[in-house]
Amino acid sequence: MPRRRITSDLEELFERIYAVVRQIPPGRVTTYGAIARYLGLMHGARLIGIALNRAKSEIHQLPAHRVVNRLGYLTGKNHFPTPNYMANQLRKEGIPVEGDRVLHFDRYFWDPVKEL
DNA sequence: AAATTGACCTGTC
DNA sequence: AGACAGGCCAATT
Repeated sequence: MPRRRITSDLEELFERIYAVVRQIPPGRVTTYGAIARYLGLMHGARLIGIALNRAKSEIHQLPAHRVVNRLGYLTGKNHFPTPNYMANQLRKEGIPVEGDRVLHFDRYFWDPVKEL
């Protein structure tokens, strides 16, 4: 079981995360797990959340609203300026959101592993 | 300073 | 097929 740890150069890892997030095309979404896999962190999905959480207090302007969990739920909505911000942004890009969930998630899913 | 929490996911039972 | 356990690790308490 290749369990890879990247305890050193964490900042660099964050940068790589941000780089991926920045490349998510408008109108598409991806997941924490997909990003983690793409970076070789098989069980590191949580770390992505940590990185994004950090990013919001930095100057990084990231389309963080395009990152949802693997079921298409907007689990991060509470960390935005307002609880509706995330859903609003997505709708603005043409992604249907009902409640806390992206409809037809598989249709909008953008997987960095395949697409990058 | 130790323990808990959390923007999560994938095995295994 | 549904529940559980284990892994990741920074931030917060």
